[in-house]
Amino acid sequence: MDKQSLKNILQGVTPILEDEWQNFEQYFSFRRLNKNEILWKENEVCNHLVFINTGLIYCFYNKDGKEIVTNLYFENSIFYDDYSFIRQEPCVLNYVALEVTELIVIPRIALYEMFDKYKSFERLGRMMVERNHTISIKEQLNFNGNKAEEKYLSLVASQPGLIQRVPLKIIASYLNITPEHLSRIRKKLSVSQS
Amino acid sequence: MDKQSLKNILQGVTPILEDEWQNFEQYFSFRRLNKNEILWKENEVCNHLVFINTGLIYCFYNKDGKEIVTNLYFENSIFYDDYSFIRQEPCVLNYVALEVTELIVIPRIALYEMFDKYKSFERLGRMMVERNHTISIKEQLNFNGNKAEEKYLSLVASQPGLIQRVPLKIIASYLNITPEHLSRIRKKLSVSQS
DNA sequence: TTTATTTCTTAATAAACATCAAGTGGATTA
DNA sequence: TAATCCACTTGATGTTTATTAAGAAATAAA
Repeated sequence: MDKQSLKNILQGVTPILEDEWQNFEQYFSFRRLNKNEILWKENEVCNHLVFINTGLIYCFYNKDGKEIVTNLYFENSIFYDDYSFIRQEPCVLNYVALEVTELIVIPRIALYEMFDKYKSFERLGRMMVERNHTISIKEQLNFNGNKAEEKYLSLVASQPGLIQRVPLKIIASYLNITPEHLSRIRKKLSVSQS
Repeated sequence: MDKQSLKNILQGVTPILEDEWQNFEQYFSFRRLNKNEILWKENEVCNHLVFINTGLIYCFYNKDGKEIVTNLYFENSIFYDDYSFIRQEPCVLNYVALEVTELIVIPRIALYEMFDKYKSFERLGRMMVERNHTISIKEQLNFNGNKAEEKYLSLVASQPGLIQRVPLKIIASYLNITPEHLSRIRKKLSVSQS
């Protein structure tokens, strides 16, 4: 299992000493999800952070019997359920693998021990949240005030593998439109291209 | 000027020692904005954090000549331009006072010095970002997948003073609808109530 | 106070998007 | 192989929301 890519990402945020890393690594476990396998379910409290080595996870909540997709996580993503992990309240969201997915799993407790033990990790913790936060703010800005077609184009541009790997209905829900409408948008775009 | 409310908020997140606080206070300055006065403009890099003692600030960006409102900050809010402050890139957003507004202003540099000097402040920094992030995530969830009327009701419920203090067109833009449409929603709601 | 100016409302029309219903094609299973 | 299922497409129709334009009501300026 490839711990190195995780290390690289963290190093890119702030430096980590070798003994800190070795200490941290002890807490890792690994998990392989099949297609459509559930990672976390709503109403659970999220007590783990994961790193996606390979694969793809989406998350959604239920609104009047419909699944509303709120996020997509590709390989090299580090994430948890932000609200539940930080506030220790039950998840609203469900997390499901769209492909066979390989994960590094790190217990929340382990992370907080690292924060206590090393100032550098406390900083890493801050900077990782800052990073997540700015990314999510930017995504919001790209969506806000735009029509469905613009949102779709902006999403496709930011995630090249998206169309091949994510079913239309998941993308549609993520964009807050119906599958039928997205299908028509695609048709319109393909016509205007040729 | 009331530094105590700021202190209370921070203490609510994680404990601060008296000498840490006194050190921190040295960096404070104070600013009073008139109605419609600009706090920060787009293309500037945001190098300050502010605390709103009294008043109200909104922010927006320009899209095809229209102002698109993305945030509202009421008294007791602590904020900066997330993207610009953290990544030190130019702001996309403009920040303007909707009322006479009194602020505590803290330079970014000062904050980062506090982070270096005190582990407790590094933690405070992390927890403040976590707090901001979870709040923004929750707001997104309240909006996502909802029609304009539901979004309006959810917003009004979360901010009681809103209707009296924020002009309709600002609220409409924040909800991503036209002022005309919000006006009709209000009419419909007032009719169905009586 | 009177005049501007802005904010809000209302109506008619148009665009964006949803819903319902049916059909196609590919993949999975019996 | 046929039957079943699922993802996607297409069309007809309805709802939501935007646009344009005009007028009323509130605010600010003269």
